Amino acid sequence: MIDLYQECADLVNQIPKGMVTTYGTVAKALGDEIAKRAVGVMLNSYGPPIKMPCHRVVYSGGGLGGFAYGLPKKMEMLAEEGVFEKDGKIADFENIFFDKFKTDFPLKNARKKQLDLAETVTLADPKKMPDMILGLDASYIGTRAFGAGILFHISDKKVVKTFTSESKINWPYIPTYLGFREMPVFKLIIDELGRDAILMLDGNGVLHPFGFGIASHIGVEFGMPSIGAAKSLLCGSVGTGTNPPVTLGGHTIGTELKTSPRAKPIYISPGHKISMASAVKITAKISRLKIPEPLRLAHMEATAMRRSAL
DNA sequence: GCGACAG
DNA sequence: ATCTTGTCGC
Ligand SMILES: [Mg+2]
Repeated sequence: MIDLYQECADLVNQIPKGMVTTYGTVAKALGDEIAKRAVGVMLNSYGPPIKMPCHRVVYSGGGLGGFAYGLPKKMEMLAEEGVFEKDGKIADFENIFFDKFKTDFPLKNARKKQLDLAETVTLADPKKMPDMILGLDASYIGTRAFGAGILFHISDKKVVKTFTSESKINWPYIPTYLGFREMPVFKLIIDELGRDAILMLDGNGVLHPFGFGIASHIGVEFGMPSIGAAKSLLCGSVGTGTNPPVTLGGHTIGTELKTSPRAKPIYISPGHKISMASAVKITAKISRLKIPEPLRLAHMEATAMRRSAL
């Protein structure tokens, strides 16, 4: 997949001296305004030394925004280019606002890919349901990703194998595009821990505005059954009763599951090659605390690996 | 200050 | 996701 950090850098380099743009405008040039916070995250990762005019990106309200070297430095750099601020706002903002980016909108392509691949998702149970779950999770230090996989036997409720690996990611976290960020982190782990398992991801399956959350993404990519288990609700509304359905546009796309008496519920959805009923049943079976055991352990492993990597 | 969109 | 000590309750 494309390097979004590079795409963002290429855009920022187009902002002329003496002009400014906003985080949201850069995000729109990337192809989706939802990435505006991610633009800030990416700008903050360039350097030191900063090789592009990050100081020319400001808040849409005219405020200065943030800067890795401190706001006084940002103000000074802008002043050198004839851009000034008064009362904490960019002066003459409307007239020095730049948005004529040359771009091929990479996020629009990514969205199209999601929509195309979503067509290939099947929610029928496999002929032979694996008795193994492969829980996957990741922890981060900037663009360094620490991934962990826990191979967990469903009937025995026992860990069979554990595997961790470090990799570099080239996508920031962008809501509804999570699969693109974590895909490379899990590839090595899935290849190592084998293919006869149901994948379980920390995030959603079809419980997604475009029916293609990370569990669907990873499931389709590897042609394996997958389940998504999210700690909070991404979209849709929750129904009533025990294990209430999560619906969106009249369709049931997930299930709210109370895995532990006092804890907040989690949100289960099939990712690929599995039914909603099986996804919920299996998740309930392998849950002792709030987070399903394979995911809870994968999270702990990934966190431990990150802490030992300092 | 409110609202707030997985990780 | 990350930044982070102690404390309360079961
Ligand atoms: Mg995670």
